Amino acid sequence: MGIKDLLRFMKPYIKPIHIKKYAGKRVGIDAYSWLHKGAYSCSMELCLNSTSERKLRYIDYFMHRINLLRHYNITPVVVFDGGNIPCKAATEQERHRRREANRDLAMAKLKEGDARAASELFQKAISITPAIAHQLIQVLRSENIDFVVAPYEADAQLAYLSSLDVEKDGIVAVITEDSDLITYGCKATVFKMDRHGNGEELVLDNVFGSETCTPSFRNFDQELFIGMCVLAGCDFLPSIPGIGIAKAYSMVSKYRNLDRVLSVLKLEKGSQVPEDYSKSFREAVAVFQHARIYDGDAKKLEHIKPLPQKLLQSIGGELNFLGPEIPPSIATAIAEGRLDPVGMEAFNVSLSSQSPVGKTLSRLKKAEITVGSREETGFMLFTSQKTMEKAPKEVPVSCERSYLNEDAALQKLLLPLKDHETIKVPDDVPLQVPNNNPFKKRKLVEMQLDQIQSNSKEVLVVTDIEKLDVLCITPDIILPKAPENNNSGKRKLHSNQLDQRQSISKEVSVITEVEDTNLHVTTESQESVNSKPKKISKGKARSKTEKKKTNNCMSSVNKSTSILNFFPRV
DNA sequence: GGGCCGTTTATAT
DNA sequence: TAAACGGCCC
Repeated sequence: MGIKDLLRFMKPYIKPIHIKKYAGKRVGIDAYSWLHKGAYSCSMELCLNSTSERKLRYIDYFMHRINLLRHYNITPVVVFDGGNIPCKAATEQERHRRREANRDLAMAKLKEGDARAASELFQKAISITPAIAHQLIQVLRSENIDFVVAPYEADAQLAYLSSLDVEKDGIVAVITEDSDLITYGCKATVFKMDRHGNGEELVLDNVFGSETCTPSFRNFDQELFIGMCVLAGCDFLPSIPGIGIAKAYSMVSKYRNLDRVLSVLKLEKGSQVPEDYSKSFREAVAVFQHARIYDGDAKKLEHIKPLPQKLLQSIGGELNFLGPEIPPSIATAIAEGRLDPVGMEAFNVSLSSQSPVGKTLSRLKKAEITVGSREETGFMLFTSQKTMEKAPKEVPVSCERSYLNEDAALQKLLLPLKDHETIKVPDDVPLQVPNNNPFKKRKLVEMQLDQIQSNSKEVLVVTDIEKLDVLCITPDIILPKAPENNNSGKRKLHSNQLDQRQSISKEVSVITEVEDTNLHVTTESQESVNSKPKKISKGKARSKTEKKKTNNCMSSVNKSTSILNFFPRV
């Protein structure tokens, strides 16, 4: 990942630091790098879609580091990757292929009973899916941590944030493992940050400003630097054989002009230079200069640096290599973590792509626990079990996303149920495109749910009365009744309870009370539900903040929040 | 000798 | 995934 050997090459500019240096400042985090590291501790569980608690250990890992930053009074801003840009498709496909191969090998070893070999292979098979990222997003939301999902590359988004002033919610540095950040022009980048906050920092001004340090970049500008990086080989374009970072540097510093470097290269390397190398090279350079990013102020897509008219003309106005344009409403939904940037579907909590075939009800526990509350939209929909029984499919790398039908995507956002596979949504349910008024959105969903309810007996509606969040799930999914006289401690599902609950699967359950980590569930007849769910008085008085915490309740989160205590906020 | 390239190893707990 | 190491070529 990133630019081949760039970090090694830039070593003279990289200095050890401790992140407390950034106390009182906003610091960006490349979510992918911590997600990937965190996933090592539970790679098998993630690959096998295990139902165990272990599967969520990557969240503990991530939150531990977030809390380390907060301990030093640093404001973390977590940035997630969005969709893939076309010129990265080859790289992504190759990674995908290797992961699949490793997963198959791991499964084979597992069958043989060689657990150690299997887990080693699973580690090479981990893929950070949008669903995994979304699990974390829900925790970040509940912890009030700033985050944004980039339309495409997180690196570009982070570099953009680093270019903003502090008053405009800019960041002063980025924590990552990816050398691309330097190429994108990030002002200060911290690599290899460990659990104590020690890391290695590169400050871009030192690179272009140093009089003495070698290799010298005094006569470089950002374009030349990017050119050097692309020549050395990046995710968007492999290098020409025989050209590494050192050759790239010496050529660029000798000719000081990328066109001249290209012609010299063709002269020297002849047939080793692919036919379309110049074009691909120009595009790769343009991605680093003008990548699409999300402008949180304007709430729409922008370029990290505006495209000069000259460049627009030279590439014939064809900008699809930067990834397709995305309309503002969709871009915002993606940025705010409400829409899967790859699958272009609303995130339907943890059920969608993670549920294994023939899952147990305890899976639901986790799913329902991670629901939390949706502050902005005030509602959340579950998909049905039938959808989830399908094997989770990896979304293939696609270069041809179309956003022509913005309405359709927004409708998906509102109602992420696949009607033919799940509950019977009558054809004549009017699906209007909502505006951005969350209240109207809620109204619309309630309307849809009413329709669904009256047309299908198999629908189970769960209402959290306190927040008026409406959850819609199928009758196969039964919420566990909390053990009585047990208001403290972690809620655990007991298999016998599950069986009992399963046997009354045709009944309709209404959550009437959420208390601590226990869900109190009552069952009622269809008629009484259709009339109106009734409110049950609270067992004990709780403060508003406590209630809020409870509504966000998720065992994993509770676990994560407990880690907060390791690093009390200064 | 410098630098490219393929292979090995640690990653987390 | 990327850093580190060692072999090999120009």
